[in-house]
Amino acid sequence: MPEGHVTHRLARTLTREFGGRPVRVSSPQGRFADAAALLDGTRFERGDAVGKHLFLEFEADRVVWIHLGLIGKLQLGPDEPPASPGTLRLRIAAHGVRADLRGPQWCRLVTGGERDAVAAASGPDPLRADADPQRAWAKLSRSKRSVGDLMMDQALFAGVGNIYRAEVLFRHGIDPYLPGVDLDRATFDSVWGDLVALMPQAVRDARIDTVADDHTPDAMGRPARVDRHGGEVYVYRRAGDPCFVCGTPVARAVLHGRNLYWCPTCQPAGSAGGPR
DNA sequence: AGCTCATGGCGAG
DNA sequence: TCGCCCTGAGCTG
Repeated sequence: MPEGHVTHRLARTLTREFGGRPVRVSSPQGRFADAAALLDGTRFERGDAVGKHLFLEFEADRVVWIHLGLIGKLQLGPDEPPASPGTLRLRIAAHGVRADLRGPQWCRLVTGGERDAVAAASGPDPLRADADPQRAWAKLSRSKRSVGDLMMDQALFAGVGNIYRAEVLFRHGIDPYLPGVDLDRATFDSVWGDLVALMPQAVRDARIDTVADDHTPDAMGRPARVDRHGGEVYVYRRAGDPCFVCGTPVARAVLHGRNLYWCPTCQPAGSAGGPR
């Protein structure tokens, strides 16, 4: 479910709905029951996000540390009895609104200090004003690993996932298999800047749109693809379909167990792209 | 009804 | 590099 825009959007929404209020906290599934009992009736302070980590901050230095993983969801709606309580890990409710957490990779009760440690261990997050891209550059520019691999590394690009990896590399014409060490500083800066521009849009729109206006519909007259997640993309999950720019079938390969998508013509082997 | 896959990450080998 | 965890949507029969 999440790349960083999802966690940041959730943090913002939870703060708006529950910030400063006492909330009901429960774990109908039972797997977070002890912590829920401790938090029930206490004041929710705010939500916060660092990369794909989501923090729910309560009074008394209590923080719920959530990572949604691949399939986790946190959904808001009217406060009604849950449809499937057996999978409802955590529910927070107040003034007729509820937030339901299902299928998270983890959901743990920690202290503010532990939250700070998680944040400190995270790489720079393009969605945070305090992000220092130099930390990512320092690692990437000395790495023989491919940029396609490096872009998924949360110690370099916190919050970036499989969609942004595919789309931003495409937008820059970069070969996903190019070693990080072969990417020049100006192109790295452009990649980072692209994330800083694109990700807040996704927080706002709740979808990842990466296709430039002059490509919608594409140069071949076909409508741009709206991915199942709702966003308009160039190559993500488009294997075999024609590239919007050049018509070459989009390629797919499995890299470290994840699907990688790219255009072999727009991102030819060895291409280090260039600043846009 | 069953199977596969998914915007992720961990730990065993 | 693989298997595994969590859940649900989207296929296939």
